[in-house]
This record gives sequence, structure tokens and C-alpha cells, in this order.
Amino acid sequence: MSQLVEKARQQLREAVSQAMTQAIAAGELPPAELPGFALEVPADRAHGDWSCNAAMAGARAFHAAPRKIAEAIQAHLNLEGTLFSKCETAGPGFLNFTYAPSFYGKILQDIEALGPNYGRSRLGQGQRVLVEYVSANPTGPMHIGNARGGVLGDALSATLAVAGYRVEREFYVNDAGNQVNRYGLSIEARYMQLFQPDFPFPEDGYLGADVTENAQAFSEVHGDELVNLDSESRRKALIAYAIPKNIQVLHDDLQRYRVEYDNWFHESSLHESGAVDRVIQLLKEKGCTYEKEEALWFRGEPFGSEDFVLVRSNGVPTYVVPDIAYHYNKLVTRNFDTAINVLGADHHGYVPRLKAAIAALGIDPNRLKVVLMQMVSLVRDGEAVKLSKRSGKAITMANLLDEVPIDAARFLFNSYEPNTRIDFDLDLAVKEDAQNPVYYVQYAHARICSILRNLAADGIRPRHCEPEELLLLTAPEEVELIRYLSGFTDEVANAARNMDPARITRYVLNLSTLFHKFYNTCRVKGVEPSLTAARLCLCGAAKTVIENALALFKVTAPEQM
RNA sequence: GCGCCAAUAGCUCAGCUGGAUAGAGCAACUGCCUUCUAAGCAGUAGGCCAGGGGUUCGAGUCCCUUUUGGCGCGCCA
Repeated sequence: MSQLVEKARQQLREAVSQAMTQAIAAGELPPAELPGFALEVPADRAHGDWSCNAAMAGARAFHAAPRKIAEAIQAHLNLEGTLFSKCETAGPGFLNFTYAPSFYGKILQDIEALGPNYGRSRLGQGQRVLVEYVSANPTGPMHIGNARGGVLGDALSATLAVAGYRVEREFYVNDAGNQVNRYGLSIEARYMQLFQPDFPFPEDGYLGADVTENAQAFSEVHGDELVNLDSESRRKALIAYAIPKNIQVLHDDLQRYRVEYDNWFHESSLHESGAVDRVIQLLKEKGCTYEKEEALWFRGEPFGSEDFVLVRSNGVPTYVVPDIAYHYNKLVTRNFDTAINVLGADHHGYVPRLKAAIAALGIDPNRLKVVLMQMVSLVRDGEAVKLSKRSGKAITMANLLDEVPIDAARFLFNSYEPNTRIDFDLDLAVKEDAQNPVYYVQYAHARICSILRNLAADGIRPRHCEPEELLLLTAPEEVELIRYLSGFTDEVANAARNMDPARITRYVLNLSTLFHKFYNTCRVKGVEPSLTAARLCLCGAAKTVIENALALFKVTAPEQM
């Protein structure tokens, strides 16, 4: 795990605090409690590598102009033995720090030593996190929103894992309840229609072609053996046949999309184990329920939610109850520190209810984190596409994958933070040219591989470089590139903290730009041997970081394009 | 009607939790390949950060409000 940047930050924090203390002791600043301050990487390179706002933050405490304070701090600043070489006062009172030249070589050696592990941090401190995503109903094909959710959940999980959390990925299979009943009625009708064409189709039934296909497939194996049974037995047999098949389709489509899970958690198991009944009992015991018009209600007011029905007047629990039981299972039975749910924004109204119910059960509702993602719409020729041309039905995730390369789809979905609506541009996603950002990044990687191949053909291979050799990397393009490479660990940690893997997409795009700039100015082949060695080391580091970043998204890093 | 989310270049989006002159990519225009991949690089042009108030040393960022758009508000899931 790279500690270098963290160490640098620590050194600055201490140096600035110490300088303030000394300035006070020397009478240059009035005695006061030291102000809190921030250290950040300035956007503008001209402002150094780190920038500190202590002087401005302390303006009130010290009753002095920020610039005066900054100068006092600077006068007492001791950077001896740190990774920094200088500090300047600038602008309204920023303290701008610059890395010592040796820092850059250290970063490269760090990346070389850590390889695939570069980027890891201890942010999560081994906390156990359960990430649930997609969780589409096994009553039909997945839609475009599921495609986004799959990528987001998958990349978020990977990001959290690299940031030091112990992550499990889970798909919640709604294989019980009303949706499945509805599905049963639908498939029963389709099955019966094979033998009795006028058999009525339920009003709110599933219209998808997949229902008919499943009924057909069943009849091809079992013929008309269900026709003379009672309706309930028929449905039972058809559900038992079709739902596992549908789940398999979900599984296969997701796998094709490189979305994988540690667990497929079945709702039915909650009913079978009695967990659903127990959670009702528990809520009753906590005094959080009341009866009205023969239904059992949850009293939400103490927990900041509306009241809602737990058990209908017909005695059947609503969908919320198994959900509460499921989250009880996550946070108590399995005792995860945190449960993260990736949900479509159309479910946002349900979040306060679930949190309220959890709180009622005595669980800290903050242990449930919800990542809401806004809707996805498809755009082709500049116009919204609602329906598939072929089927006339809503475009499914499988349709999308038939059309768009997996790398492009994954990269594009990961380019937006969860909270922005996506107009997914089909024309762009399919394009295999520079307009499609995924190729920009992959091209940078392929270029590095090409350099390595060419030099290897001449018998020159990357080797370990001495610190003095790495000091040869002084071109602005080289320094910029290394500086940016040094920020990867922070970037991943930040993405984890904000539950937003799209930050890493932006990072790796910027990184690719910096590499392309380096490539255009600095030659690796045909320069002085130790400079070649140093630049090879830089290329290797850039390659490693691009690979590590793309690995988080499961986007391939081709060696040739 | 109530609630959640948004509004930044012609288009798609950033803006690191309040900091320095608001940034990229695409599209448009101009240059750069007899040396490691031109799927690249360099440059030009493009802005009332939706409107209006406030908070403070300092606001695209926080608060209020108006407008516009998306999504919710069932004894459906």
C-alpha cells in the first residue's frame, strides 16, 4: 500500500501546525487556538503541488490579514527532512508547497513495487460491507436501468474493496410475493391458451414474449399434463419451472456483462425460515404498529416517515415486510457493518420507510446507505429511443449488449455520477473512434505496450532504476504525469468515500491525456540509455495505473489496437 | 397539492464538500507523421454558472424564493 502521499500530507500538517505555534511563541501571531485548515491539490499547476488555507482560516482567530499570517507561518516553517523543497505565499494568503525532485522517483519506485496493489488504501479499515445491486424481478428480462445499476454496483464494490473494505456483492431475488403470483397467472394463461385459445389472460398480466416462450417450452417437455389439474397446482408447477429459468437468464445476462455476485439471496428463504413473520412480531413488540380497518400499520412518525401498511386486511404482508426482514438479516443476522443498496431513483420514496422500520427495530439507520441513480434514456440520431425496433417492446439490457461493445457500455455507464440522468448515446457507444472515450484510454495503454515491444525487440527491457537516474525525468510532461500518478490512491479512496466510481473514470481519462502529451514530447527509444531506462520506468508506472483503474471497471486493457 | 433530484460553452459532462483568472471532451476552424501506434498532440474560438434575494474576507458550490425539466406520493413491487 502506498503511504507516500499520505506521508507528505502528514508532514505538511505537522509543519504548518508547528510553524503557527512557533510564530505565536515568537510573538508574531497573537496567542490563540490553532485554526483548523485544509490541504488540497490545487487545480492550477502554477500553485504548486499542495496548497494550504491555514492563513485564511485563521484570519478570525488571529485578528490579522491572511497574507500577514501566511508570511508569519512561512517564516517559521521547517521543511527539513520532508518530501517538500519549498513553500510560497500566494494569492489571498495560500501557502503553496512544492515537492522535492526526489519525490517523483520515489513515487515511481512505489508503483513498481506495488504493481496491481498500487491504489489500495486502508480507508475502510476492514469494515464489512454488503453491496446489493440490480435485484431485478425474475419475472422477465432486465431493462436499461439494470444495465446502469449492474455497472455501478460492480464498480462501486471493486472500489470499496480496493479502499480497504471487506465487500460482499449480493443479488436479492424476489422469488416470492405478488409479482410471482402475477407471473404465475400470466404463464398459466399462456400455457392454457396453447390448448384452449380463448382462455382468459389476466388484466394486469405480464405481456412479455418470454412468458409465452416459457409456457411453450414447458409444454414441449410435459405436454398437456397440467390442463386437467386445478388452477393452483398448475401455477405451482409452471412457477417452479419458469422462475429458476428466468433467474438463470438474469444470471447469464449479467455474467456476459461481467457483473458478478458473491450471493444470490432468495426472498423465499425469508418466508421459509419464518424471518418474515418474526419481523412482524418484533415490530409489534416494539409498539410500532397499530391496526386500522383490519390491516396492520407501521407508525412511522417517530422515525421520520409516513405510516404504511405492513399486513393487508386479507392477512398477506406487503412487499415491505420481507424487505425489512431482509435488511434485518443483513445488519443483524449476518452483522454487516454497512449495507449499501444501489437503487433506481424511482424507488427513492421507499427509502425513508425502510430506514424508519430499521430504526424501529433498534438498528442505526445510517448503517443502510442508499445510492440512488437517476434514470437512463437511450438516444439514437439525437432522439430518445423508447422501444426496440424489432420487438416493439422496451429495450432490454440484453438488446443493449447485442448492440454495444461491453467495454464501451461499462465505461460509458461509469462516466456519470449516480445522481445524473443519462442520455445514453447509442451512436457514440458503438463508434470505434476517438469520440468514444473508452478507446482514448485503451489507446494510451496500447501505446505503452507498443513502446515496450519495440524496445524489447532491441534487447532493452525495463530495469530497476537508481534514484539519480529517475532525477533525469525533468520535462514538464514527465513531472506532470508522475504527479498525477501519485494521486491515484487518493482518488480511489475519494471515490469510495463518496460512493462514486465515476471519479476514477475521469481520473483515468486525465491520466491518458497526460500520457499522450508525454508521448508526443518525450521519446523513450533512441535517447541516452539511463534516460531510456528512467522513461521506461515511467511508462511501466503509467501502464500499471491505467490497468489498475480499468480493472476496477472490468474494462479490458488491450496491448494492441 | 406534497416530496426527492436536477439546471454550468452549440452538445455531453467536470468543478475535489466555501477558495486563486469557471475546466475537459465532442462539434467548428488552424497547424504537427521518412524516428516508439495520428484512435494522438499543439493552437483559435466559444460563458449573465436558469432568474432574483440572502449568509461572509470570498458563492457555480450553503440558505430562501421563482421558473423549467425528470422521478415519486397504493392494503402494486
